[in-house]
Amino acid sequence: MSDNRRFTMHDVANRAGVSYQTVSRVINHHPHVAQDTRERVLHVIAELGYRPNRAAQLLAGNHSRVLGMTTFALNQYGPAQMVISVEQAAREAGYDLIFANVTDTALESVQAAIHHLLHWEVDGLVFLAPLTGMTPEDLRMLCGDVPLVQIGASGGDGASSAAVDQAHGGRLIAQHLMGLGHTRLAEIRGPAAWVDAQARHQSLLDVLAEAGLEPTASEAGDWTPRSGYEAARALLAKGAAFTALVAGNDQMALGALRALNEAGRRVPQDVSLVGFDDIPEAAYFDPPLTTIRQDFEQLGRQGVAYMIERIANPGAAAQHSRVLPRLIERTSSADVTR
Amino acid sequence: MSDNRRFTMHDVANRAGVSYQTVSRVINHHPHVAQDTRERVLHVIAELGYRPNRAAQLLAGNHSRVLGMTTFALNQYGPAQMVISVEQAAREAGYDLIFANVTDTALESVQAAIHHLLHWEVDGLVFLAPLTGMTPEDLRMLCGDVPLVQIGASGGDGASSAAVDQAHGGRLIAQHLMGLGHTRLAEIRGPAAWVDAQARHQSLLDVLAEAGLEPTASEAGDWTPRSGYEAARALLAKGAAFTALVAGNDQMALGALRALNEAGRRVPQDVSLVGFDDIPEAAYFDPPLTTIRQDFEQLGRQGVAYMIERIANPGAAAQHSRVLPRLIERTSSADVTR
DNA sequence: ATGTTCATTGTGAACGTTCACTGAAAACTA
DNA sequence: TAGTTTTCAGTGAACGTTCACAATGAACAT
Repeated sequence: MSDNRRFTMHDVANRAGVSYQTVSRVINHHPHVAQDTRERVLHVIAELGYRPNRAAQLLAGNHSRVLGMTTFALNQYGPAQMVISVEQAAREAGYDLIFANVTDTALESVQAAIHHLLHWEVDGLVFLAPLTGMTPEDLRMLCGDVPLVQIGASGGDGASSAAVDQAHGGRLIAQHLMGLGHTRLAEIRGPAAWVDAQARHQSLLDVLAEAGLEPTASEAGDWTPRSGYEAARALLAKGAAFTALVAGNDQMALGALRALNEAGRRVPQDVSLVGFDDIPEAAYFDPPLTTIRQDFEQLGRQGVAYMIERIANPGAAAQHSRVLPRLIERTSSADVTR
Repeated sequence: MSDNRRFTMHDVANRAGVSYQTVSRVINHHPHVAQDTRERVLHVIAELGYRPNRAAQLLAGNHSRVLGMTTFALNQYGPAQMVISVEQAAREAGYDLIFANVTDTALESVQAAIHHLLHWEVDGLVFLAPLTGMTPEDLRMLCGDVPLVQIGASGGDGASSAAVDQAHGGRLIAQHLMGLGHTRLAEIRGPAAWVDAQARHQSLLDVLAEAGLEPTASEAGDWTPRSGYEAARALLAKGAAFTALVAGNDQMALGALRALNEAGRRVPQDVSLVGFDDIPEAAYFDPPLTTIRQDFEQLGRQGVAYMIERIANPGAAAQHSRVLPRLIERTSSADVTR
């Protein structure tokens, strides 16, 4: 902590010739402060460059204007985008945001992160940890009665949530490919521990089943290009006969693309390839990748909006929104040729 | 804030039959606490699930065990990696980390972020905003005497720094390409406002100049694949004659790759292409991209280490480390053929 | 014995805010 | 006019910690 003592409320109060309480009122936009008094105080605040001490506010008040957010797998496109959009939305709503990173998939890691945030006396908790095996009920238990919003995964009764309708995404892909005449689809799934991966996988299965089909073959990856590459090689090695390949995200699609190339399978002539996410790179793959775009911006905004509502009105029921993803059709998918 | 009142130090003290001060001492690992007293207190702490209130600690203490970090362009690979590694290193050192995102390149934006962090009474400030136009002296002014560490950009006397030796990276690339016989190099630079982009550009110029060469042509992009695509098209449209193309990062290299393909210029037969960053995707481009790998992990770790040192020993001189990047040779670069 | 040090514990005050009251003046109401 | 409400401002006490200092007793040297 630095020597350069910051000004306190009392300094401002003295200079403005009012009591510290009045300064507090001005800061917190209380009504019942005379117009000229307010202006005088505001003027002194600007003059001194005074800004309230967050720690003291937090300690004394019964609301903190701080939101806590768990983060996870920030090196992944989706999570990173959500963090960015939540931070932006929170800032705009006048809330500070503090983060606690969840390092691994173990429950204790999630628990540690949440406890950590709780010790900051946050007004609300934005939960981003798109893993299965953590029910909304578990979360509620951990959080006590702190308002809770889940982002990127569906919530239960206890928590509001904003998520992408992954099932819809899977359906879009299945319908797109079947519409092109494909009946033999292979799949590179994301890690089983991720709800998104599960949802995409399941919806693909469902839609295929409705048409009396099932995937020719399926491998799991870990979201990385490398795992996509290896999964595709495994599929090829098994001799799986497929005319279309669905990857759980764009990065794995890239890896698969390379494996297909090496095996002499041309995309899209021999195999149609689709991904998930629409990362900025996807349009520049060779060929440009057909994929599913998800509006993470919207997710963050919606989640924070729910949070503000819950804080203002703790009794209200949880709200849930499902953002519909969009199919971005590029040239990695085409009519089946045989 | 929730109703579920957390336990306080006094609760622990009562249960353990000691004074609150003793509890405080146990928490802060003070010496001069009897072994059995310590154990008794620790036991009660565990039993009650007590964790100290951060706000109170922050307010009362003259150190906060909190580090502030400015963030910028989190959707970029480099910045995101640095945030991840700093958060990890800070956590391991027992420090909490709070972030303030810098939204645009304006000085006021940086200033706002720093002020914001200062109001949290942080023990130190990790500065990540790899933009030019912000001298270390400016920073010092803004921060008062709070220990300051710059990451990803070189610092001055006032602040320690951990950065990648970008000039070395540029040199590696230039030497690699000249070693392959290339003499006509074109370049797609990063945005001028970024120090990294500048440094890479300048070192390329320098090394070429030493060999009596200069770039055939040069365009600027904004790090996105799209901008790389457009820059490459611009180079081709100008009729620039080059056998090697240096991109400021891997994503722009990807865009350029696509533009070259569309123009019928094969990589590496007609044009050697090199990037910067070694993003996970780079190895799966077609062809796999020759690029420069930077150890961001190391950067974060080193930066936080400097920070800890500075906090412990405020008088000490600033330290600087330059991490040497490495050339990752893949197949996008080859002997010049004509 | 007697002072001197050292390990161990406790006490009161601070940190900078907000909250719950209280009071005075001004503005309505009857 | 008197009573009532409303606006505005101030006072004292929290919030949960750490800090500076004081106090106790044991160990040690003299």
